[in-house]
Amino acid sequence: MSIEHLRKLTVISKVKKILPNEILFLEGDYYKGFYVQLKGAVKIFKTSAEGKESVVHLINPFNVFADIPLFEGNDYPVSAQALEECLVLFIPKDGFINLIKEEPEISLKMLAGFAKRLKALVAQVDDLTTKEVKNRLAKYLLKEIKNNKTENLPEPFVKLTIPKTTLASYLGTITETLSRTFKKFQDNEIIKVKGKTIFIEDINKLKELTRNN
Amino acid sequence: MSIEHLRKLTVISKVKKILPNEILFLEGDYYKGFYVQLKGAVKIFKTSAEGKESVVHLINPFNVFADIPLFEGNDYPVSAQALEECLVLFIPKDGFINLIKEEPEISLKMLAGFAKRLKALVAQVDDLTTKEVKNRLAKYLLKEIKNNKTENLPEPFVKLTIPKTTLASYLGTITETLSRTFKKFQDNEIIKVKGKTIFIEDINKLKELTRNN
DNA sequence: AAACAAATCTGACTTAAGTCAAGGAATACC
DNA sequence: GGTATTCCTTGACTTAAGTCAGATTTGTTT
Repeated sequence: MSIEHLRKLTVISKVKKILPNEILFLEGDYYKGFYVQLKGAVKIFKTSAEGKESVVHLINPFNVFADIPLFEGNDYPVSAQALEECLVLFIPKDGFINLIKEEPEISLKMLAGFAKRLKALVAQVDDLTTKEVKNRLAKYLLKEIKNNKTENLPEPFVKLTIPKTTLASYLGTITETLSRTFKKFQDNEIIKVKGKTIFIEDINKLKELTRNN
Repeated sequence: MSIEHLRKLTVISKVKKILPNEILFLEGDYYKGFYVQLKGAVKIFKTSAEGKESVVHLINPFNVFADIPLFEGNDYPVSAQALEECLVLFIPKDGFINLIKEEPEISLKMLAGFAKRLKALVAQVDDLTTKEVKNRLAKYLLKEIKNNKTENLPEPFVKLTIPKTTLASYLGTITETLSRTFKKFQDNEIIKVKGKTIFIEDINKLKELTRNN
């Protein structure tokens, strides 16, 4: 974004500090605006009639979220809860709609963002239908070590900042199955789990798992 | 869209007739432009290393497809094949990008379209992780009778224009399982299958299945 | 540090759905 | 109109992953 756009965005937006476990919004709440994640992690989830939740996104710094209802619907279609202390930028709907009309170029940026996410979601649907939990976990771990830049260390590692229950739901499974998959990976000397930290012993075996079976 | 916009769109676009089973584009092909479906059905799919395909979308008339790479990437990220004889509107990338710069309002329409699809995909991810095949099939049948306006007939019905294999993949399963689910529905007197036509005997039971279990 | 609560792990069992294999429709093609 | 494909169904079996229940670890609070 250009300096000029950013300046205008700053005027209408507001930085907020979010406490661990704080709810940002619930499914069905009246839509007020969207967020840019600055620090910490947020889970985006849906709750079923029986109260079970399924995590559809995990938001990391510099991700934008809850921007879909800007253009579709009046309510939040999902819920959002902080997994740790977070810093977010809140952009109110009305202010942003005005801004986008003044500066049509911003909508091109948004289209690019939407397109990227659509692509990611299509890939996620494909993964869920064709791959098993071990494949999805392998993919997740590889993505994480890429994010935290430990990829090229002799022993890359992932520090989980989220509960394993949440990770399980995000991977489309339950904690028991996730726990067993972690164990299988350890038995096969692919990883070593020390509490919340996962050391990757054999990155090639992980990569192998992301290919097919 | 305004008349003016439609006129400009007509100038750059082209109506094409597509034969049954004709490939519109393959995953990895250089991106040329996107489509608006006018008549017939198209499947959008991904092919795995082993050659198995998973159907990620079924395109019906007036759906837009393959518009994501306009803003993200240079290649088609999926493949598209006609399931029957189709009529499509093809809009080349370059012409459309120019049009959008001339008429920024078009990008707002696109944002709305993207938002709608993002929402649908998030719901699909939720469905795939929390629901079973019977629930997803029930949902599909209900959507179809809503589309074909037989919803309020004494006996609503669905005429499949697509092979059951394709439907199975779209529902995230395989033909055998789909076949068995159809049978279960018949045993429970929810539907009656006559070849390619499915008569809905008990729409309430179907609706019940879309709720939870 | 004790005591509680929450998160995680483990085992035994069940089940939805996939695989493999074979037989029947339906449709397309000479 | 007959033969060949492709599509669909069915049965027997396997397996990944879910359920339930209990144990253990970890983290929090006082």
